[in-house]
Amino acid sequence: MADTNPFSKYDFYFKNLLPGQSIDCVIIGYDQEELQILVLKWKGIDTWSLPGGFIQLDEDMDSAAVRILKSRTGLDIGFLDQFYTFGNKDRRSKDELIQGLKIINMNTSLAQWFKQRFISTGYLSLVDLKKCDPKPDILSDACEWKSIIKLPGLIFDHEQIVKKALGHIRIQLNYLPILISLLPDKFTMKDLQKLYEAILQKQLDRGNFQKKILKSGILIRLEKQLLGGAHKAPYLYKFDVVKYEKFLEKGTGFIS
Amino acid sequence: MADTNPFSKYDFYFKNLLPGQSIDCVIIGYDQEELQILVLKWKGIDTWSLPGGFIQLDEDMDSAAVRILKSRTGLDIGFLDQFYTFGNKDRRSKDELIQGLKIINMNTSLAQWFKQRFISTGYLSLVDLKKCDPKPDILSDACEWKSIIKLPGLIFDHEQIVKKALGHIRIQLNYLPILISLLPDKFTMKDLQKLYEAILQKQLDRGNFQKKILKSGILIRLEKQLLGGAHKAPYLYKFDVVKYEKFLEKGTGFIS
DNA sequence: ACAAAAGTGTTTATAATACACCCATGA
DNA sequence: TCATGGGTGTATTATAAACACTTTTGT
Repeated sequence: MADTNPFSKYDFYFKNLLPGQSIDCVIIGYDQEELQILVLKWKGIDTWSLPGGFIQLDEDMDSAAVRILKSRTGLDIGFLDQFYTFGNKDRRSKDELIQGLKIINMNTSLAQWFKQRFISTGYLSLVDLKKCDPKPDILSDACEWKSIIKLPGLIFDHEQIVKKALGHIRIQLNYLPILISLLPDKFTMKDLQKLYEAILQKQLDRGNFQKKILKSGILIRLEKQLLGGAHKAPYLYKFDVVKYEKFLEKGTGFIS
Repeated sequence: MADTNPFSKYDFYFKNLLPGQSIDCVIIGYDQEELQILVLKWKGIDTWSLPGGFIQLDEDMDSAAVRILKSRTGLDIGFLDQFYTFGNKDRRSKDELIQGLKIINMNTSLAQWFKQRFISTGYLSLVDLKKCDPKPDILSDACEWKSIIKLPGLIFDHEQIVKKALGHIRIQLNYLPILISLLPDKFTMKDLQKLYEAILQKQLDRGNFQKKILKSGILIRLEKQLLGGAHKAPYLYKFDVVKYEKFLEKGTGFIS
């Protein structure tokens, strides 16, 4: 008799995973002057979640996060940082879980897998979304960027995970210019400022911002941008990796 | 036939735990002008480890951390904060594990339990060590405070966990005066300054420190200390909880 | 010529730093 | 009365904030 369950081919894969432990990734990009988050739509229903995955029996947790990031975005690595572990016993609502799993034949061992209690570790990734090629996973039929200011409702505690990730960015921001990884290789000062404003949710003074960034020495000024509007052409900048390393050693603050 | 294994009475208890997931606590106190860490000595051998434990099937991870803290120190709660999750596959060295477990009859299910791969979440706790009553757990025969500057070698990746915890304190320190939880209810300004210096590993200017702390308004000045040396008696201070709450809302920095 | 955006400069306010001064106390 | 540690004050420097001035460019 033919196996009609589309998931049973994954059974072997799931036997090779650490039970009870998952990873959720908050993958953040920047477009249209707003932060964008990569989210998945579950198959068949209007339920959205963060990209996630599990840890193989012989795999470091960090390696699993890198693998999951790559499988959703195609990216080898950008900024990836563990920020918190979520361990409430009821964090995965039973009702939402059953609704989400109705697409799956409930008799499979796969459904049993998903009905476990999971403790989930959150990883924050900042990426240049133009370099990403979003791909859904086996439970989802869409993988899309959504603006952080009009994010759809997320399953389980995933909204809380996003909130914690955003708090983590803001703290890190005072120490590291991590936002560079959200921008393309060349960018204008205005691009960088708008990005900081999107993160900090407040306006920054243009002149002071420019001076502070330039004084830090982490940017290299390039040629002026050719295409332009009816105004003075802005310089393009790129990131000075060597200066940045030195900057880190000092451990001083940055923009607040 | 009598059961001669002293651990078999715990078998039921271990069946009630989430597999693969552990908690390690970095419990920090302050004495002799140095930070002190609570560590356990394994039964029968000269191996030291952080206090740790596991999560019950129906228990939130944070609750488990509170329970573990209480069972080692007797304290209901002070400052307790999750700081990182350690998930390397080889984080618990096989050799060290076997040596540590030789006290246990290897045929017991308990030994099997400990031989799993564990992902461990670290919790940082800051306590007034004079209020603690350290108690060993079932695997250890001593539970002691050790100065951070002459800590014994620790098992597994526990030294790395301590290092990460100390980094976490230093970052938090810029935002919150969390160190108050390390001191007794009443303390002098010098006590507080010495504590900050122990954490930050650098000297602070006495006058400026005093002004900065007083300006923040989180301390209430009490009567002068009676017992003293051949000099002006210092004021005692206590923590102003109400002002502290307001201080938190502003989210501004503190001492650096 | 003008509006718009970019780059730079100036002024003011605030905070950090270094250190000086005086006070209280017990030997 | 003198050494010691405690509390406060002051001058200096560094940083942040507000905003003004000038330049470039397409229309």
